[in-house]
Amino acid sequence: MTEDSRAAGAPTLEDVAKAAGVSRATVSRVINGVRNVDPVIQAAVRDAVAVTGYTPNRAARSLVTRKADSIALVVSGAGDDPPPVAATAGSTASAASAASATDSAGGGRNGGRQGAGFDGGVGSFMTEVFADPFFGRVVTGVVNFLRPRGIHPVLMFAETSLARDEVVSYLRQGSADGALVVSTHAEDPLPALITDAGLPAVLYARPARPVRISYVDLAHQDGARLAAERLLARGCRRIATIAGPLDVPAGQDRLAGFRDTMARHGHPYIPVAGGEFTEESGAAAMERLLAEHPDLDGVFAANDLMAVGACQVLRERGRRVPDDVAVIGFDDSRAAASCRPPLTTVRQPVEDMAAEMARLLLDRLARPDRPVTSVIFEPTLVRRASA
Amino acid sequence: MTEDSRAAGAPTLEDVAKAAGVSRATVSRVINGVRNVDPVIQAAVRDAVAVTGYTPNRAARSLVTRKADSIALVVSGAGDDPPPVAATAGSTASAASAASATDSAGGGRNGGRQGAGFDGGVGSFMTEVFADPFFGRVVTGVVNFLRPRGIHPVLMFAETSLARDEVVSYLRQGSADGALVVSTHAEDPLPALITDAGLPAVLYARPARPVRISYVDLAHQDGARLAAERLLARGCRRIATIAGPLDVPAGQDRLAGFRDTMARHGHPYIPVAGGEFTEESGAAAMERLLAEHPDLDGVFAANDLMAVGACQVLRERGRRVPDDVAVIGFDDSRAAASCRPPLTTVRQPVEDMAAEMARLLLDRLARPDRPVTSVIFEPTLVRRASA
DNA sequence: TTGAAAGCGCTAACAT
DNA sequence: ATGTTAGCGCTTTCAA
Repeated sequence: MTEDSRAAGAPTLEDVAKAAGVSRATVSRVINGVRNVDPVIQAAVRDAVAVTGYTPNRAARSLVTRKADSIALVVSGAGDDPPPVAATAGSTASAASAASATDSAGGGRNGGRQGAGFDGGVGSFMTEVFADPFFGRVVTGVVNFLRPRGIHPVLMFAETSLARDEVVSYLRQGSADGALVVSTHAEDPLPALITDAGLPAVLYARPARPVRISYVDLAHQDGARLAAERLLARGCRRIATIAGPLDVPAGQDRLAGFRDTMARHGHPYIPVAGGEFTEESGAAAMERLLAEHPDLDGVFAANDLMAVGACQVLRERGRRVPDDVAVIGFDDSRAAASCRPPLTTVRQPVEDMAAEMARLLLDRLARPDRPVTSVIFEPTLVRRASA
Repeated sequence: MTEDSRAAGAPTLEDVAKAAGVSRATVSRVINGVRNVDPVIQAAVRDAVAVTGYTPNRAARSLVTRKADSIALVVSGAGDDPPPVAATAGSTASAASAASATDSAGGGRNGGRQGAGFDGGVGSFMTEVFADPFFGRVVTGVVNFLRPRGIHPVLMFAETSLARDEVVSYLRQGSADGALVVSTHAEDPLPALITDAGLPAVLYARPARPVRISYVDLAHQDGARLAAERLLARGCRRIATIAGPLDVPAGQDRLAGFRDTMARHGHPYIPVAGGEFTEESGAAAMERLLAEHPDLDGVFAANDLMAVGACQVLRERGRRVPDDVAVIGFDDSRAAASCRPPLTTVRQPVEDMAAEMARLLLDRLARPDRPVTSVIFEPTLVRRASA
């Protein structure tokens, strides 16, 4: 009963109007929940809608409302060259190098076709992105907020100059009303491109160079303070830290916050080893730290992945965690909970932050006049076994 | 020069036509690359486009062409209840239980707002999805194929009956021209819902109950055969297997293929322990196997995650891999390469298969009359250290 | 080869 | 409270 008219073109407002014995406008009002419609007529219209199996045509609606009811979720990289070890605000590509995914043909058997020919070039950026727990959390938060509002994100990757232009043009076409941008690199040119084009967007994490654009971020320094205080409260006295990349704000802030707090508590000089937010780099940093300071009793790693690497090295070197050396991570990603021992860590509420990003964007779309706003979230300490 | 007209409404075909001194129709022809346009006029039009900063309005175009130039990428679950341990064609949620992500408020500081309020209910399904390397590979393959064609996937999750209806209605509205569906559960009702509505879709993996719909799949039995032959060729004689869930075709086929090959080579009775495609279940299965058959010298696990779990147990029980016990996995996911020792495994070319899915859908959209086609890919053996 | 004109399905004044 | 009407920006016959 609802499908019969499909073949001869989907039912339109006109069809419904005819069936209900009213005008198109009235049907439109009912469908869009505009007041001033007689309850009786409303019922009649709803019946007609059911009978005809009517579904509003989105293109037609968008054409007149001038909104797509759609937003883009953009994962953005750096330059045109293969992106260097990527670095997100508080998370990044995991250690797993992952098969390059370029081999294996897969001869089509049934359909008599060949494999679609996967080109590994584009894949590597995406492989890195998906290897990190961070991305999934962002999507979770965004979808969670958007779905109840009937909108679904369009997934885009912008790791090359061409891809960035495509994002801008996608938005300019009105295919999406705005963009949620997650940058994996400090010098990402995309935010500027978007705002220069006068398009609405919200970023995850403050951009490295100032751009007049809304963003959501974490009070990284406060998080580092939490970690420092926990280590101190635990009685640790020979404390070191594994820092993240210092060209990204999150890396800088976590280090600065940690140092400040330690200094304030009488520890002005803290051994620092640099890492790249990966498990491997965390392990390597831990090795260096241990070589120079064999008597360490506490370590703060600027993210969980590095903390996991550190824990492995500590165990291999015969240190018990947390008895001999306490370890604190950052992010509270999946890696923290599955670490042996489970990681005490500074929680970054990525899902909430991502949802807030979506909310800021929708707010902005609703009232474009209002000034850009950003929101900074407070981290919390999650106590598990490692400290 | 390209931005000036934005404020007063984006430039339209009319504007370009005026600037070029031709008609709208001609501009349209040039833009859509229709032949029969004087080269001189073509140039003039292109100039006018550049000068005005024109971008075609997608809604207007869609309205007349009746295509959205967009497709939905749907990750589909099972019923309305919290999905049971999910199971994909050859992959599934990893062992990591992941923080429930419901705590931590994150008081807005800058914008004076509260956190967006993440509701953990919807998140758990997505958390499982992202914990699995499989999903990222699918997205990689799909985006890789679609992006050069100017189309970007809309990401949707369909783990409840409501969400499934939304997917169908999204498609019916013409918001997307078709769907790429990845099911995480055998009894998924979505494929039937979609085809019943007469909407174009392609599935990853053959549906558990027959539905008249295109899909892409792997010759799982052949893959299992490859694993069996490798174990035999290596000289293993006391061989067991860790099977996946038997309610999903991939689980069944991998077990059947392995058994058949072993039987054909004179090993009619193979010890089997059941797993759930997770690392933990793989470890548990290995324990059981070892308890009953301490003299095992070869194991085939129906996916990499379980193989990783098995390797861990073997090491803990003092068996060297591969010297004492050879291990073969399935999928060639990230987990395989990062396993200690690196896993010999049966490769499922997920990226290629996902790209082929997209290709099948686009083909179908281009010529709706043509019959549904499916493509079965051949697995290959990837030899690493574990066997 | 180009232009004129119709119309895709919908919303939003404006009239009633 | 409801109907009439005028487009939104584009593609596409149909004429010229």
